[in-house]
Amino acid sequence: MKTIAIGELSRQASVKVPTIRFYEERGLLPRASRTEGNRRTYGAADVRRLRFIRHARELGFEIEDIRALLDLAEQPERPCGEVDAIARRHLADIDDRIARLTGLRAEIRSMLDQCSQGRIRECRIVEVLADHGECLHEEH
Amino acid sequence: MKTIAIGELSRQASVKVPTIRFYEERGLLPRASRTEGNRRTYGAADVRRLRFIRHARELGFEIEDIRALLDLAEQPERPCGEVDAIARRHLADIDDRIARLTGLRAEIRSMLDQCSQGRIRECRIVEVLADHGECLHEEH
DNA sequence: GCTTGCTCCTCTAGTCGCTAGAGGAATTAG
DNA sequence: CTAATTCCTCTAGCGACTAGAGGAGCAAGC
Repeated sequence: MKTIAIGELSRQASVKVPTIRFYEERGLLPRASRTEGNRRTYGAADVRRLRFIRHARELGFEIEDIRALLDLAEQPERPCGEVDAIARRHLADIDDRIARLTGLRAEIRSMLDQCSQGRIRECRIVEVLADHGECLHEEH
Repeated sequence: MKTIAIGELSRQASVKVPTIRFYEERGLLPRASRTEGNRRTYGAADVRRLRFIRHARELGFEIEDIRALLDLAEQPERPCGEVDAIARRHLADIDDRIARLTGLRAEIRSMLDQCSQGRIRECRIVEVLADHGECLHEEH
């Protein structure tokens, strides 16, 4: 069984060394076995698992979700409804965030469009910030 | 001069009490004067300033930007170019975030669309997460 | 005057997902 | 054998709060 050190795992999975230790501490990676000199050793399964984690993080899944996805991935006979549900929740979350940001975008654009590059005294941006009533959004 | 307590300021500006203290500590609000019993007292100007801060936060400006905007708002004769620049930077930031989220959204949607509700063994979601090569995005 | 209950005070720690740095030990290359 | 590199643990920091402990001040009702 060939084993690799944490730096090599870091390179193979494109995850920084301290992040790997952080994932171990958070229980996403099993506690690594150690050499005599107390250094962590890893194998091919760890590379796969860490790549899975990294990819899920890139897609914006949070650590709790990833923990659940990893657990599920280890039970290949179970129906994938739970996996689906996690992804669906995440999609809904992303949609929410896009919607909120799109609203903000419209506000900021509108402020900028109204600003006529004069003095701060008559700057619409400052006025809108100062007086909520002047503003487009109503969500409070 | 009528003064109000922190709880009343909290209600009038819709900002929670600990958050007001936090803003004071971060220098967005001046250090409040105190009663004999060491309680903070506020006036109308504080209500206006805090509402400005809250509104800017709702629009997603970060505290450093708000600090700058508050400074600028106090110099009404200056040209509003700097105000504009801050808002413009913020707009660009929001656009970035929307773009990234839109990319993620497409990924997640595509995974979900490919999942045929079978077992985890053949779940496309798990497969895509496990193998980066299967994935749409290329940004790494 | 006294108690009850609310508001306020300070201080610390927790959230999320890392990242950075200190200070030291182990390994590897030359 | 030494120098460079990699690794170890531990602590603290980011942003913008939020939550809670433990205690003091204050207004209203009896």
